[in-house]
Amino acid sequence: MIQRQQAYRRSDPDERRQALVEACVRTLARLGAHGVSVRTICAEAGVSPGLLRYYFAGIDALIAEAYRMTGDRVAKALDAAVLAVPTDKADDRLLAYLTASFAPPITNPELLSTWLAFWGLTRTDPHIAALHATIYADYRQRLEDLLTPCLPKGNDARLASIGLTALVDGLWLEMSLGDPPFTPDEASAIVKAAVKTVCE
Amino acid sequence: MIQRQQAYRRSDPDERRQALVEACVRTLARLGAHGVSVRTICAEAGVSPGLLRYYFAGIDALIAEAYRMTGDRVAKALDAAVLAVPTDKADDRLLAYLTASFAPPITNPELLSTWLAFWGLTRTDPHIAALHATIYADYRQRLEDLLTPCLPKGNDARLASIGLTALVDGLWLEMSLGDPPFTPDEASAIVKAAVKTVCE
DNA sequence: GAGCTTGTTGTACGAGTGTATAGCAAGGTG
DNA sequence: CACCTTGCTATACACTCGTACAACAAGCTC
Repeated sequence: MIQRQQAYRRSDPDERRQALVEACVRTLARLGAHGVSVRTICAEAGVSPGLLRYYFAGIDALIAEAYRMTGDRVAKALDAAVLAVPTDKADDRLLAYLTASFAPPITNPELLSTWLAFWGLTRTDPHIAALHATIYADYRQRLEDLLTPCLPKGNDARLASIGLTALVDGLWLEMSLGDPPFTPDEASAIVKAAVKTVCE
Repeated sequence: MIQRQQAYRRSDPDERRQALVEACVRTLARLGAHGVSVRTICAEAGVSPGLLRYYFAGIDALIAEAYRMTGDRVAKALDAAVLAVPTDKADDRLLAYLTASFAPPITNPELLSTWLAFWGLTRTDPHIAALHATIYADYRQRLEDLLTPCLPKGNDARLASIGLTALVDGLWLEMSLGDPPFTPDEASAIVKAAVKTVCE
């Protein structure tokens, strides 16, 4: 069969791969988990549907890659917030790390859609479940490192970091689901109070 | 065209309707959000695919109904935990309400799948979003009622209930996602400590 | 320019999707 | 028993899904 192909330009393989991952994240944000398909992602990337399977084993592999990238991006954003603290007081740095979740780029509809899609896969895909475990373990480890210098001896850093992680996650989730009954500043104040009681 | 129908027995309309809602929840638990379809739900209910549209306007309406029912069931379970407290000390009742989320029937893979499916729809379906808002508002209102007698004058009951809700939600989520780095008892201990610092 | 590699397209396939609807039967009423 | 209502089944329709693959062109090498 004769088929006439549309003009196109070749891309660097690494760039094209990355473009597909970012198109996946954008599609997740735009259409939600239901709207993500090979065709919608490739349309978002401005690319033919067949190309996805040239770079990825399947759509699940692409989604896993998007998960990894998003996790990295979040971790970097939180670290950047810590580095932006002018003083080197340990509790300022800790607080900056925690409250960064209530400001862009973490407060972001894209992120919720992405996370929901991943959480939905956690139950069925062991690969995604492992990814989830490491992402959260990393977050908590980083938090524990920041927390330890602030903590009086005898206080359990592990339990404290679990609690603070849950608090921030819960607030972030409620904010991301939309129309929350509190402001970002109030969320920060709640976390600040929690840190204060833990650290004394 | 001649079609031979399989033998069946009629059911009370209310019962059949309820059976479909529960089949929806079970399917959500068994296959996750991806596996939910008209056919899988009706197969789970032991019923022909066409029957869903006899009782519901569409599959989204059934899912919304499942959301409402699950929310009711959770609220009732939490209330039951409060009623089971032998003493009538206000902080015992408060703590029972909060820590009930870390024991069956709230700690339950079904619930996570159900909630994830609903959260995923929140962005696109305003009806589901409204449902979400009222369910969470009810939870926080109930919590505020339990919290107020424990709180010293001048403490903000609203912010406190927002924070405690987020803490419990975050812990519950992490537990439900599987393989959490803490035990249910540790989760309860964290919440107990948080309540203590809020109430004094 | 010819030839080769490989990034990219277009399309086809089978399975699954939500919905619509014609026809049938269960269980009551006369 | 005949009749009617209505719960229920079976099937059809138009569509989307993920994947497979043959055809093709972009850009490099000789």
